[in-house]
Amino acid sequence: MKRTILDFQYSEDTDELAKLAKALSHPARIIILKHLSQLNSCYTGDLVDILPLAQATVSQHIKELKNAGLIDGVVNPPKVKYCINQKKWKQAQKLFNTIFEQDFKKFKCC
Amino acid sequence: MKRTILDFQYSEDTDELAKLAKALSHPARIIILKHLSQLNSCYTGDLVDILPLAQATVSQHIKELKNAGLIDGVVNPPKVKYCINQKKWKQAQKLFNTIFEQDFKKFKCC
DNA sequence: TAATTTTATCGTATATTTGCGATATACAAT
DNA sequence: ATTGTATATCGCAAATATACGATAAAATTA
Repeated sequence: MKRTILDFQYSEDTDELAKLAKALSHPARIIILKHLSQLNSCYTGDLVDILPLAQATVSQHIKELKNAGLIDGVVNPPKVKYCINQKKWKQAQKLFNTIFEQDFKKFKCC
Repeated sequence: MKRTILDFQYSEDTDELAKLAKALSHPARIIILKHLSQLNSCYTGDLVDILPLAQATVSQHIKELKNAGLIDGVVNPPKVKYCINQKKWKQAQKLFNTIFEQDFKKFKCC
């Protein structure tokens, strides 16, 4: 069966890396991750305080990081405490390394 | 002068990391980068061959990687040879490390 | 000069992302 | 029961991303 454009699939690693990169592709989400990686955990309100965005918007960015699997939330009504998902974090480290471990010591470029 | 949402600015590093992540946020662009990091350099047509996308679309993805500074192109009519920009590559390695170097050995999460 | 090769760009359609105000939810405190 | 607090979700508008066919550009070859 001939491979056509329609049935093409990217590898799982490629797709996963792209998804993780997309999760990191907004400055607000970078700040959230950095904050969580330094403070261990925090509430939505803390993130609203340090970001130049409305509460609804921050909540949406949090949701995207959750969907990417990078963070977990624990409900503690009316608050919600977030922290980094260590398993996904390690997978992300590994996947980004598969790209950036290259050094080009022995290559000349154009 | 009070800081409002309107005059807020993300740090340069945060903005740059977000831009680099956005450049990596599509599987086709990941494949292009991996290919270039393994083959040293290649032509647009080689990338069109290995991607499930029309030539115009591949050209667009290449353009985004160029805009992010991650690759350079050398015109060799009618061909164009691309390769990774080593300086930007190193900056990307460094910026992604500022996030992922964290290990959480001493933290408990939620 | 005409045809060929390779790539970029234009125009356009569709989908996704970003942002916010308003509202809903869920529990605690009064 | 009502009020207050913290957060998520809805609905919408604007901007951006994705994809492709058609076309343009730029040199090489016939």
